[in-house]
Amino acid sequence: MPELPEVEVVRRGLARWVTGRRIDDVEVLDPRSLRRHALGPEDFRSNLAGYRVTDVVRRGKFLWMPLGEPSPDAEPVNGGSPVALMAHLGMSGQLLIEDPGAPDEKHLKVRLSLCTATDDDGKSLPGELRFIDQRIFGGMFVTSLQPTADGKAGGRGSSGLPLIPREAAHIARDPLDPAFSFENFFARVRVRRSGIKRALLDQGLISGIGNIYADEALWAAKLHYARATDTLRRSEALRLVNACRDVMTRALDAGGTSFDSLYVNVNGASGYFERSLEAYGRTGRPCRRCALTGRKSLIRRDTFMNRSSFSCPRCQPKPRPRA
DNA sequence: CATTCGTCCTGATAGC
DNA sequence: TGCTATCAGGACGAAT
Repeated sequence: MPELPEVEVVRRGLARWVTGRRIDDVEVLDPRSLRRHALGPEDFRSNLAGYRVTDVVRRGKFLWMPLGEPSPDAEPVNGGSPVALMAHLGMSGQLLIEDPGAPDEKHLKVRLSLCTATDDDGKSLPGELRFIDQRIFGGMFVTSLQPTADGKAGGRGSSGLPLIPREAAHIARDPLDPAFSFENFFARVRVRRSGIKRALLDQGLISGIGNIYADEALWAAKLHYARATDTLRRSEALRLVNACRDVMTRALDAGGTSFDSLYVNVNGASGYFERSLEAYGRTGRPCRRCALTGRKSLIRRDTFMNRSSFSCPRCQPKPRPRA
């Protein structure tokens, strides 16, 4: 389940292996992965073939690769209306860099053939970028980038504003982004009438957090998932945001969280943060924090928002029903 | 208007 | 053995 750390691991891999390379050919094996590309697979192909990947940018869980003219030194395409290849991994999406000879994966959806290239040691780089997706919640599409008034990061337009695909313009900054504003987040949380986990999962409020890291951050901050947003104290919100930062930073350092082969980096390797999870998936096992003080409580699993929520009954007590 | 819910998907696994 | 039910969940449009 790719969340911020997993998507960022993929972004870094792509930046290393794909930046500067030209897309020579595009093969769409399953058009369902192009659902968000309204004009269809052939249009998708013609928008990519011949263009060069100039960068790899992330906003929340969205990734995009701005495209430049075939020549690396040429002016930007479309004179100020640049185009990008967007990707979202959804539940089970993978972006893999592979040799063309590697056997097709069972759920291979899109194959991008890249121009030949060599690394610093003169060794040739793998020639394909593949999009694989078992559950098809993810996808790819080509879109234009537009200047969006929202801090920094990402490519810059002539206006000095960051260039963001329209489809990601509503996505908030993530808590690891230098442009993330805690004051803005706290102000928006306080006026909501909802539960704190709902707020954490709302990508328009704070991005990059999914079910796993939401539960981990709530556990670390000792907050119950249903805690009313309009009663949240400033200190609690700060504790929570810092917990998000801490858990996602550690997960990033570990290469992400993998439960199986569904999440892998661009080279197919799994991360190993799963062993560090304190709440997610630990139903019936002891809360390690309580155990440290000699108390015993077992992680519970509740159904909430049509998904699982894991928490400690002792250090994350259920809040009183709102007045 | 803000908030919540249903839907899209496939495969692993449990239970009978 | 082979069937069905359940679970996993990000994002978005629909419903409340």
